[in-house]
Amino acid sequence: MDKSSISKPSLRRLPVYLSYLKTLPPSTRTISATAVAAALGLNEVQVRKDLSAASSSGGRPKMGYSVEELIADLEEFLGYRNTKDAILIGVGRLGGALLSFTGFQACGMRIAAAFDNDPMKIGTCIGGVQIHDILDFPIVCPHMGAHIGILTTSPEHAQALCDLMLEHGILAIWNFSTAHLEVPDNIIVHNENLAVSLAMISHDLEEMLDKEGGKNS
Amino acid sequence: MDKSSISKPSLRRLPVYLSYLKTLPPSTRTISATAVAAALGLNEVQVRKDLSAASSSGGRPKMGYSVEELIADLEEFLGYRNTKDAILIGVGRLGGALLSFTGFQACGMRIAAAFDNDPMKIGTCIGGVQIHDILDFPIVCPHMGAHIGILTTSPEHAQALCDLMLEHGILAIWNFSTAHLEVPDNIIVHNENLAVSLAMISHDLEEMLDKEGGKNS
DNA sequence: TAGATTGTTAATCGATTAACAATC
DNA sequence: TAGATTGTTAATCGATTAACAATC
Repeated sequence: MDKSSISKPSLRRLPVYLSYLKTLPPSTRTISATAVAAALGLNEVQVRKDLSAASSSGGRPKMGYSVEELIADLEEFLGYRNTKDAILIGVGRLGGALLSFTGFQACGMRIAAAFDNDPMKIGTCIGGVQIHDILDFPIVCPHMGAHIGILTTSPEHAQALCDLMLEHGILAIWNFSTAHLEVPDNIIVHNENLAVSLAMISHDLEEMLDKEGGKNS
Repeated sequence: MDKSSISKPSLRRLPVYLSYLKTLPPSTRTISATAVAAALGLNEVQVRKDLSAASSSGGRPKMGYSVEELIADLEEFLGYRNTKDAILIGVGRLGGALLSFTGFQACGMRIAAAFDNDPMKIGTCIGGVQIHDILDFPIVCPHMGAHIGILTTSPEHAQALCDLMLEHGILAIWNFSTAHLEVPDNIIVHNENLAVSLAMISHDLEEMLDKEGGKNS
């Protein structure tokens, strides 16, 4: 139950377990770590360690875990049950997609306001979120009580807008721009870098094609 | 230069180095691993190891690395210089954002075609990419010579559409849906799960707020 | 009881970091 | 030459996996 002691790789897997558990038919009352591991292609001891770190209820020998309890424990542990307010800067295509994405609610995040500098967008709503003039940020943001700032702008403006957010109460930046952000020690930055993901895929693909090619020669 | 021997964490950092190097003013001819490490908040030995794994040219004592050569080597290693064709299924907000994202080109990926089942979208273009009827997938896809399939649909249809892609020559799936995909051993799946990222942020944030709270009591 | 399953303790594996020799 | 910097070899650290005892 000590949330700070969980390892980073372990924490990454918890939402995966949660979404898998939610796909199970409601008739499935209990599930074993063995079954979860097999379904997701993971080591079963790893699954058990992960679950025991996140779940207070624990499982029972021979029976496994109560699916309902496990879902509740994971949601609780991951903080899905208390709402975290966020603001978003940069309502381009990606920003717009995030604003209209309904899945964040299930994770306990609500985007309270969005900001842009395009007069065509200012004053309109996407996904129920109002788009404000970025110039009004210092006035509007503090009212939102938001700690998370979602940055979906071009890399050129990323650092300046990051600084602006930090000046007005934002503590964690979810950075969708490719820019590297310079922040004080106590500020959280999470980079969502599509180029990194793409590099992983290309690399694996190239390796696979090389291997296949090698086979035939 | 042996691309298969690089570690996964190391590979993840390469695109970060690359984008940092590209932000440097053109007057910067050389740069030391020490400087890169300091700028990105990494260990300098780690940076040196990463660079020596990816760069054939290497650096020179006292001088550092040639920025130009390093950029070229990284682009070469990451496969940014040979075009990889991809197709995309599911032209919702996110799919549309990816179609209009111009940054993929710099990474050597081109989205050759998109597919959806919405008659309003079929026949139109986004970001220069034509949107086809998903029913035509078996006819259209093989002509594209694409190995990468980008999946931006709702989780319910993800597995079926994944299977469809694999039947028509796709070897790597970039999965933006929350569904866990079941695929044969030789197929690459890369999951882009926003819930995972959000969980990391909420967790770090909660930990930080707890710590701050503890200080004051 | 026997067997499936849990949770923990120990062993292995891989990545990071530290120490050091080489070089311009 | 002296010092900054590279690249490598050795030590540390953390995560995964294997072995095992506990339990329903």
